[in-house]
Amino acid sequence: MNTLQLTSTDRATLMRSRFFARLPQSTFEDVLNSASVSACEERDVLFRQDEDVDDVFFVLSGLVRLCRMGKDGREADVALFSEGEMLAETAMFLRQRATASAVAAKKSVIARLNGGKLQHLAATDHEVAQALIEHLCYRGKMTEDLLAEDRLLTATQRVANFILSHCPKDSTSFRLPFQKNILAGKLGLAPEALSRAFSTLRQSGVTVRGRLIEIHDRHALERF
Amino acid sequence: MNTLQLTSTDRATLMRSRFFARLPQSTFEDVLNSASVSACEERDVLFRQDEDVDDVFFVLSGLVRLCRMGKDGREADVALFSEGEMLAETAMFLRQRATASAVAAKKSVIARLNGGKLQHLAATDHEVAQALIEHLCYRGKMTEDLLAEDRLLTATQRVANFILSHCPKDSTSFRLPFQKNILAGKLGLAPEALSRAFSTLRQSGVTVRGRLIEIHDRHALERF
DNA sequence: CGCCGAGTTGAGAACTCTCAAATACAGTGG
DNA sequence: CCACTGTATTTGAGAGTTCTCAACTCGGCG
Repeated sequence: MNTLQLTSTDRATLMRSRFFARLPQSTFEDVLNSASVSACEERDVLFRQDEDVDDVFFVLSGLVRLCRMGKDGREADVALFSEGEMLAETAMFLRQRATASAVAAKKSVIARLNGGKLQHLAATDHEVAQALIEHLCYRGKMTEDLLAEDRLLTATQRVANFILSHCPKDSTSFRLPFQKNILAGKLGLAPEALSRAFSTLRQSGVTVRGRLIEIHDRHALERF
Repeated sequence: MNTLQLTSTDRATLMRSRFFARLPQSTFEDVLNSASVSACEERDVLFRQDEDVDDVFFVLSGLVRLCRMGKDGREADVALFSEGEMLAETAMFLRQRATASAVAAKKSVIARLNGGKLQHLAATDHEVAQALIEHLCYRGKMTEDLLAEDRLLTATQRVANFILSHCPKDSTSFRLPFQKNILAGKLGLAPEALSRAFSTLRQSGVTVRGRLIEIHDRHALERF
C-alpha cells in the first residue's frame, strides 16, 4: 500500500465521477490539495470496522469491498465500490466509528481525501453540499436495492437480475467486471450458490465461459 | 386520510426530531408554511412505488412502513418510520420515481412538507443542507444495518438483537411499539418465523405476553 | 355464543449453506 | 511451450433455516 503521485488519468477519473463532475474546477483543486494516493494490493485494508476514520476514500481504479463482520468470524459485504466511486462519508458526518471494513477486492489505486476539509467544504459551499446530498441519496438507494433483492428474490433471480442490468441493452454479451467470488459476496450468496445459479440459468439460454456471459434469450431471463 | 390542523404537540414533535432540532426557528416556520397534515388509518397509502413523489413526509405520530413489491405480488419492508422520522427525500433529490411504497402501519398523523421548498432550502441554506446530510447518513446506516443483519444473523439472533437494543439498559422489560406482524416485516421474517424465534428465546429466559417482553438473563441473549 | 383478527404450532417443501472432492485456470520458473 | 503450484470454480451430498399452508388457540366484540 505505497504512496503514489496523482496521474492525469486519475484526475480525469475524479472529474468524471458522480461526485466531482458537478463541482467547479477550483473546488476540485481545493480538495485535491489535501489528498493522497496509494496503490493497494488485493486484500489490503483501507480501514477496519470500529476504527476511527477521518478520511474519505475514492476509488481511482480497481475495486473496494465494504464488509461487516459478525461475532463468529463470518463476514457480509454491504457494498462494492468500483472506479469513480467514493466511500466512508458516513462515519465522518455521524461522528462515529466505522461500521464496516473496507478492503481492496483487487489491485487498486485509492485516493484518500481529507475528511475535515471535505466536511468544511460541505458546510460552506452549496455545491459541495448538494453533490454530497445526491451522493448519499444514491448510496442509500443502492443499499435499499440490495436489501429488497435479498428479501424478495431467490439466488437465481438475483443473478438473472444482475446479468440483465449489466449487459448493455444493445448487446448479447458482456464480461464480469470481477471474480465470481466477489459477485457472490455482493449478491449475498455463498460462491457455490452463485455457481449453481449460473448453471440453472444455462438451461434458459445463458452461456458462461470464464467471465464472459452471453445471453441468448433476454426475455427468458426477465421471466424469472 | 383527511386534512388536519397542526397542533402544538405536532410542532413539538417536529422540533424535537433529528432533522429539525438543529435548525433555527425561522427556518422551521418557513418549512411549516408550506406543509399540510393528515390523519391516516392503518393501510392508508402515502405514495406508491413508481409514482412521482414531490413531497417529503414526516411522521407526527403512528408508524409508516416503506415497502417494495416484487413482480409476484410479494412485498418486503425496507424501512419502518415512527414518530419524529422523515421519509421520501431520496426520490426528490435523485429526480426519480419512488422506489418503494409508503403505507401507514397503524393509525398515524402525517405531515407533508413541500418538496420543492425543502430542496430550495437545501440548496441555499447551509444548516438545512447539513441537517439533510446527517439525516441521509443516518438513514443509510440504518439500511446497511438491516442488510448486514439479514446476511449475518439467523432469525433468532435478529430477534435477540432487537430485544436487546429496545430494552432500556436499566430495565428488564419493555413493550413492543407495534404489532408482531410489523416486527416480522422489519426483520425480514415471515410472522411464523418470528413467533418461532420468540419461543426459542423463551427457553433462554425471555417472557413474551402480548406485547410485553421480559428479559430474565440479558447475558444469555447476547450469547446468541 | 359465534365471529374475527392476531398469533402460535405442526408438517412438509423450498432454498441456501457447509464440507469435501473434482476440475479448471493463471502465473511462475524452467 | 511445459510442468507445477496455488487459487478459482464447479459439483455432489447432506444439514440447517426459513417459508408456506393449514389447523388451532386466544381475547375481544357484537
